[in-house]
Amino acid sequence: MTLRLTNTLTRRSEPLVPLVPGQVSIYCCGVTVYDLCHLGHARSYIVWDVLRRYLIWRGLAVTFVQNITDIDDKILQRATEEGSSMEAVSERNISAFQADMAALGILPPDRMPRATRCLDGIRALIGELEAKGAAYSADGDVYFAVMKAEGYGKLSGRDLESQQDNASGRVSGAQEARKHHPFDFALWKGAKPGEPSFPSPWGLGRPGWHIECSAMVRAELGESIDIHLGGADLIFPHHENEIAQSEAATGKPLAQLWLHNGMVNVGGQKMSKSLGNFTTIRALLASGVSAMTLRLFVLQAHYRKPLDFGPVALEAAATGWRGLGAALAVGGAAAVGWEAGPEAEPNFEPSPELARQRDAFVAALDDDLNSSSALAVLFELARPLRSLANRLERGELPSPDDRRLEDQWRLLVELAGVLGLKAEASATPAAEPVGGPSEAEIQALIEQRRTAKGAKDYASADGLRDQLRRHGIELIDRPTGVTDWIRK
RNA sequence: GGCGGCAUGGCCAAGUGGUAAGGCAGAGGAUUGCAAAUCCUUUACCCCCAGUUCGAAUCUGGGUGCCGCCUCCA
Repeated sequence: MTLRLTNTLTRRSEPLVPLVPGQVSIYCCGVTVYDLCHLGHARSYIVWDVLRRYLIWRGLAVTFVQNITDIDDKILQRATEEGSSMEAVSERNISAFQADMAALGILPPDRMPRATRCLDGIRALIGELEAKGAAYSADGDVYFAVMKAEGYGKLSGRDLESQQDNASGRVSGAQEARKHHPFDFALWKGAKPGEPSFPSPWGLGRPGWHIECSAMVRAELGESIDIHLGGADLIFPHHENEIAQSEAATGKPLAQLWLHNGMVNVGGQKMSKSLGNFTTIRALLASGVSAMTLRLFVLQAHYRKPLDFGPVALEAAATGWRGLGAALAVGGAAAVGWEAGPEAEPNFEPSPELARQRDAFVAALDDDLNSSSALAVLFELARPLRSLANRLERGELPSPDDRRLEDQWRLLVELAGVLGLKAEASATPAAEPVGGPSEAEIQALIEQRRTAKGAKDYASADGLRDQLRRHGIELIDRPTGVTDWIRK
């Protein structure tokens, strides 16, 4: 079996056959750092994180490059609004981006080039395109000539002829008027007064959006790479233009496989900054949703399909994760004290049944990264382990039969790790609201209730429990006689 | 208008020709003084119509509905 992925370029599922056997070069379109990242970004990067982890797990040497666009109109606009500089806005959001990705358990890219630090490559590429007649300059701007590009539109299925009528309606303004064709796009934008700018053979200015990716791919990974990643909203025009630029310059295919993730929707509509219906990653995490819950939420759907975000779906994921997390954590319980081997090198020979589950997991991911099916395997592996976790919680000791679950647990930990799912160190109850009863008060009430229960005065006991419940405190009577509590 | 995608149980979601994974919710059971939590069991003929086939959720044609892209966007 080999991994097959749906290639946007051909609209078909194709096997991954690395250009260099054993190695996979991946370029992932990153963020424009004008603001905080939201769940749309989270989904995209979680999904690609799983792709990367899976390839590594399968023994491939992956080089993962993800860019940062740190020069762009929106960053400039933000800087103007807040009276700071483009650098200040960029730096702040890059830090936030990295912190958010780390909080989500996403592996950092091997290299993370920034547009402002790749200007030599960008200028060189524009120069080549101009020399080849693929680009033209006009009043300090440089544009790419789409009519001269072989196969323009092949990624997005667009045909220049049939688009023209529609597009012509948009030609307006000075910049549009300079273009030879409405679909021509800027490689270099001449600086307007007061804007940050960089020197170039065409005068002071800054790079267009698309050109940085073409330049970075070439600088970091070479003229042709294995996989190019991004959100489905980047197919046109961004990736279409990247292909046009790179292939006009090199004459070689930019990437073998183009993968695009579906959008996160809210109430059936795409989550986006412009619609204002977004939730930032940090706001969600701060609200008490764990990174693992979010990951489970994302991976329960296939990566190419739209994913509807809402409180109900999120709650379902949280409940699901509670079970899976409990199974993952059971091996570390003092009573069993199992140890997981290193994620990347399984150190055990699975039984035929476990081997079957493992194969099912692999087959699922091999089939265009079907994480939903892969999760089904995880839940099945987890079931007896959850049962064990529950028995341990009730104070039972593991039976000799439970020893047989050790391998199952190891397999679960290993496979869950491929999806980036890991037991959390501890379920930290969020530091809590002011105004509620203090811990000592709670303990005192629990003690009162214990006494009432001892006297079989259940009316009083239940009254005390209800009283605490009104403060969001849930009591849990353990079989051992101890009463624990949690804030809900 | 052009291009692309999607429609599966109460909700989410796999499944691309051989008789419907998994999660959440619900129901029944175990446990509990009662709860909570937990564990076990259990719940579908797959948007509509026509066709191909021994056989279709899965293929073909038509219809209906929804979404994305065509401007910055993960």
